[in-house]
Amino acid sequence: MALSPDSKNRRVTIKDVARKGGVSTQTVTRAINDMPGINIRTKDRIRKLAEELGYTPSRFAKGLVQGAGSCVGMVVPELTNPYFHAVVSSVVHHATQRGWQITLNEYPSDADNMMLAIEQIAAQVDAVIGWSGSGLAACQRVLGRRPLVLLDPEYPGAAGEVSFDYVHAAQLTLNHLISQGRTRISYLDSSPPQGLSVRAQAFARQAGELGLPLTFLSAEGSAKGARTAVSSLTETNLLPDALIAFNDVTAIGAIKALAAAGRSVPRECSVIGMDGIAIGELLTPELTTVSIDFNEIGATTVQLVEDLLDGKVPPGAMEAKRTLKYHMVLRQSS
Amino acid sequence: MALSPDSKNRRVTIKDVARKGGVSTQTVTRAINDMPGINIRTKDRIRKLAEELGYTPSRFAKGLVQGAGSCVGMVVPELTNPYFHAVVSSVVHHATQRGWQITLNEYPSDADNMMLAIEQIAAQVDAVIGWSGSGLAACQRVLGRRPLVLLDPEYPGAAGEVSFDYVHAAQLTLNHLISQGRTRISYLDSSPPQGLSVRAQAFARQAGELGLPLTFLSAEGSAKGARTAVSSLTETNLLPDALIAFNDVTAIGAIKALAAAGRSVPRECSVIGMDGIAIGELLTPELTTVSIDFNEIGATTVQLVEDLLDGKVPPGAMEAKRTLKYHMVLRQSS
DNA sequence: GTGAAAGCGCTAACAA
DNA sequence: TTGTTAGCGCTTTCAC
Repeated sequence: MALSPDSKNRRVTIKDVARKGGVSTQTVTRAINDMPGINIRTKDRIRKLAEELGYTPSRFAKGLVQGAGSCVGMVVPELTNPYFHAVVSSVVHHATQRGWQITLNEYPSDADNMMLAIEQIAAQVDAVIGWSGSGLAACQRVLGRRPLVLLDPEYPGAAGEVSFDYVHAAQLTLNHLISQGRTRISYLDSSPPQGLSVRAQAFARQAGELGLPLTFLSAEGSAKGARTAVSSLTETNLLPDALIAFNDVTAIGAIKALAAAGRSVPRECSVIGMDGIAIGELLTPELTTVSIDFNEIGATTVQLVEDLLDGKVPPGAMEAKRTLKYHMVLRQSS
Repeated sequence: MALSPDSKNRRVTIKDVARKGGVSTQTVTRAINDMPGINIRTKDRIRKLAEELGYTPSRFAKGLVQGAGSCVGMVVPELTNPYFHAVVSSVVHHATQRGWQITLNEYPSDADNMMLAIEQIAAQVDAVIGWSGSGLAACQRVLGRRPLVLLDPEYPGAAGEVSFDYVHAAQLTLNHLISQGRTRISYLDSSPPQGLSVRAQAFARQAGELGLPLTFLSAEGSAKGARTAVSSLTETNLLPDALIAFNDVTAIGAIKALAAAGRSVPRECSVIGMDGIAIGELLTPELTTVSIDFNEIGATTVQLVEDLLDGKVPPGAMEAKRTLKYHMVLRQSS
């Protein structure tokens, strides 16, 4: 019943158990960890005693002596977003196979304060995986030697980077839309602080090369935001005949808005998402999307962290920059 | 450049830095941790040296001396399922506010081996949150004193339990369907190993009390599984006029199947999901569902873990069993 | 401003 | 079978 022998709620240590049991700490270790070389009766007695006293081995002491698998912090802007979720799942999957731990942290994406989240976990992790806008240098400073691997980085400079080939994605989508005979194409982006985002620029460039006019819309980066933005568009005569959304969630919002306005998708307006999250398939109409292989994201990211941790790849080196390609998934919405 | 001073890849410790810097380990600590009482020039010099040597403080040694927030393992059967994802998000959210760490682990749900996942992390966590069918006793044994909190437990016996009030959910859904004049209602469950699942039993009982015939269907617990099951149903004349799915993902699969068979939802067949995951709103038709408050799940679970860890609530006690209620979210599918 | 000593809680190696 | 010693890497006194 009692949680600790003294009234102070000091942690119960192996010594407490040893003392109360009239044995050495060594014997307690042997009992607790099922090690050989201990009388079964002593073992039972000590285990029972430990249980009574409420003894739990300190993970720190244990780790200090025996070591442990790597522990990687994952710092995510919006955990409720299915895209981030898909990446987390994949990373966890691959990390688990290596016996690593992934510790998850969330920060409000509006406040761009990945830093605060990193500060919170820095002391207890060996590396950090995150997404980031600004404040990169400060984050690396907090982490010291521990590598920071950024996914879809906006600015260069992290120890490791996993990027997406937006130029290739633009080729895939634009060529597809051209083949469909679409002429008034818009790219629907989340509102960047200023100018065009990296991905929007890739689309702009690619459209330029194809001699295709491409307009840009911006919406708050959620289904609701896209819905609002596209709704107001449907009231005008300026509705494009194809919409490329910067992610699937936004594409879904756009489709909802078009449906609500009685516009047929894809007949009147083709909609293409980006990401390839699982729910795209469950929608009506099913979502056409340029998809990234989430399993590959996890595999690549975890491998990169491992290489960095092992010193096989120096932080910031060319080999620490890895790029993933999209592929087209044709379904109903385009 | 060099990762470690010796050719052995032994970890670089504070002593190495101290020795190479011709100072004591204290001075290194002060430099690294920005502590007062150190000459600024010494600090710079040591920091630079530490950087060169590739020194990173051991999280174990640091934790041992200074302590750290709790670390809770979360062990999930299918991370790709949006339901589990929503719960994880909420738990992480509430845990982060307390300065805790959540470390995520996945295990293949078919192999019901939560145990293996727990064994992998047991030594490095203070508590575990999970879902479980069987093997509960073995899991608790591995964890020793560390509390195991089960969500939606099938069998009692964990240190803490967060359950869902299926009877109440059954009342809500059945009454709603009765008010709609539905008479041929089916409950679509995932296939349990034998007999009816706990939740199905609650629905059976409630239907009995209302004098309502309720039939049971079972499908593999995924959208695809539900789709297959309902598809084969639409070919018969036995199609019910209302379908209650044990979760939203399954409901979505059912809706897809009905749409594909040209059956109108909700006119010909009403569909109600359970969970209230976010995408329900984005579907066409939008999903009617008995919803659980995910924020509440996280808040309740984390609070329970805290109470258990603090010893405020003894493991297995009545106060360690908490039950959450559903609420009806009426949208288009019913 | 700096260093020496002690100790956090545990386990590996060696004695008894 | 059991106990003793030493040490993991760090920080906290406290002395200089």
